[in-house]
Amino acid sequence: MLDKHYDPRTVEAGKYEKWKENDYFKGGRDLSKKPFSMVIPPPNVTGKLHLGHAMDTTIEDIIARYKREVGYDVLWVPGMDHAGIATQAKVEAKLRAEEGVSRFDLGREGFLKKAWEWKHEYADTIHAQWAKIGLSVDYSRERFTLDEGLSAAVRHVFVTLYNEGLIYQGEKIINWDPELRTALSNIEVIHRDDEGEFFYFQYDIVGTNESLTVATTRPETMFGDTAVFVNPNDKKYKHLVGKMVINPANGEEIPLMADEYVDIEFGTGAMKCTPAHDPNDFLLGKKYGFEFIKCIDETAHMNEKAGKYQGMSRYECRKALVEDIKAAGKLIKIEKITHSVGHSERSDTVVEPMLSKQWFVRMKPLAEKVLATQKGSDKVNFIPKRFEKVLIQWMSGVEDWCISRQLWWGHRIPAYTNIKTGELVVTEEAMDPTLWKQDEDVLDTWFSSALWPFATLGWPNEEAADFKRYFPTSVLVTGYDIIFFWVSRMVFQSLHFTDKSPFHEVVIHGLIRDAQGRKMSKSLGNGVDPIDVIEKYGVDALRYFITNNTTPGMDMRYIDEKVASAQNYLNKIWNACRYVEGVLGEDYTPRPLNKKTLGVLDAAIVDKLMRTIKAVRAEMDKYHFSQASSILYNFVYDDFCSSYLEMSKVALAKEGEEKEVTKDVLYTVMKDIILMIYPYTPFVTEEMYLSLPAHKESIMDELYPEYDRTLLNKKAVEKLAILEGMIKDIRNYKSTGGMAPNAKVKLVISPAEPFKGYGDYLKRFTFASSYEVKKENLGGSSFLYPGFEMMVEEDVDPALLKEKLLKDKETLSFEIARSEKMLGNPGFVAKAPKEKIENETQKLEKNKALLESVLNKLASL
RNA sequence: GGAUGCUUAGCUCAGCGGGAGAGCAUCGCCCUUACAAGGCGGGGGUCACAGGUUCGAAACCUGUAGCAUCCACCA
Repeated sequence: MLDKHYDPRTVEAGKYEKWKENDYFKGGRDLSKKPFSMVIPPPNVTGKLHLGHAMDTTIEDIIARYKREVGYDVLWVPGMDHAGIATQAKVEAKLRAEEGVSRFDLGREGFLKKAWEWKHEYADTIHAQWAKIGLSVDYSRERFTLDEGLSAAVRHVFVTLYNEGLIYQGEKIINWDPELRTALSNIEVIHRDDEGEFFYFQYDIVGTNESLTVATTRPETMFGDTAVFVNPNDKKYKHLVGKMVINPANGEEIPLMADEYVDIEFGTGAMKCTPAHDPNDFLLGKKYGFEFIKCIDETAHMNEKAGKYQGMSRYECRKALVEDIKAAGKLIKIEKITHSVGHSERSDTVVEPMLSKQWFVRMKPLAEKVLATQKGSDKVNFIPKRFEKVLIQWMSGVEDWCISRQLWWGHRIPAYTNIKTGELVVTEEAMDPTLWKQDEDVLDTWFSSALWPFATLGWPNEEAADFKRYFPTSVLVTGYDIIFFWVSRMVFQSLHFTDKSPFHEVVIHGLIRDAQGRKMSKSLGNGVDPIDVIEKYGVDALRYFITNNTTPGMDMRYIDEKVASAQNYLNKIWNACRYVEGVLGEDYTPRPLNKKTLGVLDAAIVDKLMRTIKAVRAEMDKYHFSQASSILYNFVYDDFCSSYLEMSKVALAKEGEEKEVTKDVLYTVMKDIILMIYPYTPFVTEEMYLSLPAHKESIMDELYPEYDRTLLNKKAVEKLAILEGMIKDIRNYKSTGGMAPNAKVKLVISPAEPFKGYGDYLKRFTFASSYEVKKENLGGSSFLYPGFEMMVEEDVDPALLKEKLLKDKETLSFEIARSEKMLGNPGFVAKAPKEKIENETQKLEKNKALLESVLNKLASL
């Protein structure tokens, strides 16, 4: 027997462990079933999981549990990501704080040992959180992006792409993070509008008295300047092109040149060129064969090229240099501007564009394959559709991917240089370290994540059982913020190496924000820890909240009251179940429903149950979880709890078959409700399920309710609707008349009950002290319904009744007018669907009849 | 400069071609034997604005305004 109050803590205890031990989460338990597979987006081993993870994984868990329930062999692969930069930064910070050492003090090997310790610690935390949330992942298949299998796959991919000419080493302008001291890819740079200054300097022209003005936001890069450019069509400067100008930073002479690239309208129309510290200037430098002069080092300090400014940080240098130029009289003016500045995603420092030798993936051929595939039948389907555009746009304009990182925590690049000859070899084999020196750098974390859906299934061994059975995966769930980082890269790697898209569908969700709609962040301190929420409301309430309040692709706010209301809802179901359980008794044996023995109210609730099953399944299949759960919510609250469950008390008070049938119906409906809510809230539904008679070992042994068309019964539903209408009228009548809801009334019906036992239900729901049926008309003070009337004796206030009749008259007239207008419209009759027209006609007739009796009644009052 | 999304009840949001919905808040009544973490009843919306398509538009199209977000090398 269930306790009176639903207590999440006791309900949740032990269930996860039991499921796990009994292998319910394991894929491949029944190979006769159709496979359905997913991979978890591997969380970073950098810390605790946040609400965003809870949302992402809850959606996946609902899918996994639902698919199992409808009969699939579900494999859901868990795992974690080593998260190169992020983890290394955290480990370094910890070492600094706790031991006062840097990674360089420990050396590569020593540092990696610490990093692995960190990994194990945080993996434990993450495992505990997964358990708490209830994720039904297959632990026997758990992977890590740095494990042996993934590492082998990474090497294989790197070497293959290298041999195909799709990976190359090159010297280009890359985004350099001077704090973490590593290269970054373009998408790891966050562009933000920052306040800055635009400095206008005077450049004297050698051999003339003339000068021109050049504007820059970055004076410190002037030590790397090799030219000044103007537009060849710019009349202001035409006569000066070809002359030398004096760089006011160091007094050096550099040429004034012309190139179409320069925008005449921007700034002064004259632009300084720093080929080693600006991507556009780099291109100009290449075009004109300039020297590439680096004047800023890896820590963003000035080097020897900066002369007396050497050793200053780029900002100190900027300040000092501007002062000096001003003192020399060459500063024209300083303007405030806001301009877009690149920041490192991880360290938030201003990224320094810098010439550097790095490894790159040649993106164009890979991207083209993606674009071609998206036009065919093997395309990846996005839910919602619009996100496909994000992928396509990015792929269309994508630049080569800088994949080398100057870190230690990651997959070391499998490139070796011969110590004697300098020969470069790229190979999967481990080379003799006495002869060959391996590249010091590691790969971008996303390089390994990109292989996740197939490498976790055993690839590159194409004969691996899991790979053969479960690849391509069925669906991927992830946030829109990592379509570039992850989704797109999985797609192109998968297409290149397996010839298939890695998943059929991608379900995109949004971000979870705080109650004010702000992004949750450490600096704002507005983050919500899912574990706190679970402590307070239980994990089922959190899961229900998350999935009932999210629309695919849209951001949502975390609102505490909504989690509370989710818990209330679960408490409601809990109590309904407690009631049903009490009614059934311990010796109840379930019987299948028999259409012939069902009473009118039984048939009506069963009809509604069937429609609910159908609608909920349809929404679940489309991954519209909030739609599905709100359909269910309405059924549970209105149709079951408020209506049928209350009405069942009448039949249960009797003895015999009617009572037994009612028990069967209560059992079936209750069980189906539990089975449908189960994917959302597995813990509480397991508890309720196990309290029902004739249960199996676990709710996970059950199948999803089936829609049975033969159990529909439109007439019963209509009869129920009239009964409910009458109940509502009486309640309303009491309320407006100032009577208490439970005030006693006497009821009379004429000329006959719509079905047997009608009056018992009316009595039960309206606190009637007596009830009778009369053949003759009831006179002035009665309520009217299609085919019969009802009177509340004694307490009736004619004025109130008249008010109600007038209101009825008004609504009916309005409805009739509406119907008549519709049906009188030749366009409607000609073009609307038949069913719609019939419906409308029936309504019109019914309303007309009712209106007539209302008018008669009013006249007789 | 491109692209996308949003604008619906006091608040947070669903709905996205056939009669305006939910949760919370609010007002009134009720400890009725599943549930007071509850029950019953009510109030509250020209669905941003302007055109158009349609028999029919909150929903589709076009434009306008405001607010978000993403992408982009303008020194």
